Amino acid sequence: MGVPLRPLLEGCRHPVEWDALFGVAAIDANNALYQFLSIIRQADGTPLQDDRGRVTSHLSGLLFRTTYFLEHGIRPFYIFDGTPPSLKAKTLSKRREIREAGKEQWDDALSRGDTEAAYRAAMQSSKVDRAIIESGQRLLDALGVPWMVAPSEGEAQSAFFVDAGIATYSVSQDYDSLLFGASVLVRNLTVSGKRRIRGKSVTISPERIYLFELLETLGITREMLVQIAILVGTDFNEGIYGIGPKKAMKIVRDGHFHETIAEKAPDLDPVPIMEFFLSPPITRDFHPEWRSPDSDLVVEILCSEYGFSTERVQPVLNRIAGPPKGMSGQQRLDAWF
DNA sequence: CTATAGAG
DNA sequence: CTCTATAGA
Repeated sequence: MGVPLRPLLEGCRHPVEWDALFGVAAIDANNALYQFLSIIRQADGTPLQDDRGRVTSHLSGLLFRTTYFLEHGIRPFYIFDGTPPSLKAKTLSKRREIREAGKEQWDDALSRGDTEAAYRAAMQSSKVDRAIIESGQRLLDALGVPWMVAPSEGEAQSAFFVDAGIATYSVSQDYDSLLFGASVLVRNLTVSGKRRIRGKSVTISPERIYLFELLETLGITREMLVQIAILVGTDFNEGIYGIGPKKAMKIVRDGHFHETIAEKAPDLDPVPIMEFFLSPPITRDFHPEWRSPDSDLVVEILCSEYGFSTERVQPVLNRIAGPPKGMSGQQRLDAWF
């Protein structure tokens, strides 16, 4: 979900080429898995799955995108969500309701023969569950790509990595990492540059957002940005009815944040939310390390275990694996390991 | 989402 | 080469 701040980002979303994104990418793992899971489906909404019915959509997505990162000189580093703060309980139960409604609508649409509605409902029914997460982590291990589980929100941990210089930028479709203080956020980091929106294929390109520029453009501080977010709604509180990004910005600039909350949402205590964004739980003692991919293990997992075809997996591995030992010549990705 | 084939 | 359709598991 994330925070609806898009309208405030005009002029601060800079198109960026893949080749300009060298460095370490701190990737919001749950966000990435969710995207794969919701989008990689057949026309009727059925996800990719092996012969035992285990979902594999996310493994396909992870494999190809991670490979693409590596090929472009980007070192991917996946950050998973840890224990959600209790502030997030309402959002989580709301998401659960949406998923359950999605499941029912999916069945309905299928029985009506409406495949487009079925696909949309299936997307809504997506859940990044334990099995999805653990299989994804296992694939990353085999690919030699580091990952870690944040103490709390992954985007908060990503923001720390960026600001500590451990990562070059944060990767997510959501804007939350900006609120957590990430100085650089990259969105739309997909391989194809296309996305299906309401059935139509739309071209999208990677965009980079600098927090300092955003704040400077809006003439506000990060604290004020968080105040704006609280007014329009975050994962930790509902937005105030009738207040969108634009009104929120005026309120905050005029110094009427607390007064507005007292007046329009007296039950909302913004202090713990503010504190959570400004100094979230993070760990400082994790340092990512990259290894060469273990091609045999990747094939073992994807082909033997999940029924992927070797013809699809092997070429991908050949592109990211270093040349066989003893062979001279072109060094490939070894340069980074 | 990504890869691949086929069409333009 | 770019675009569109479709399979993948």
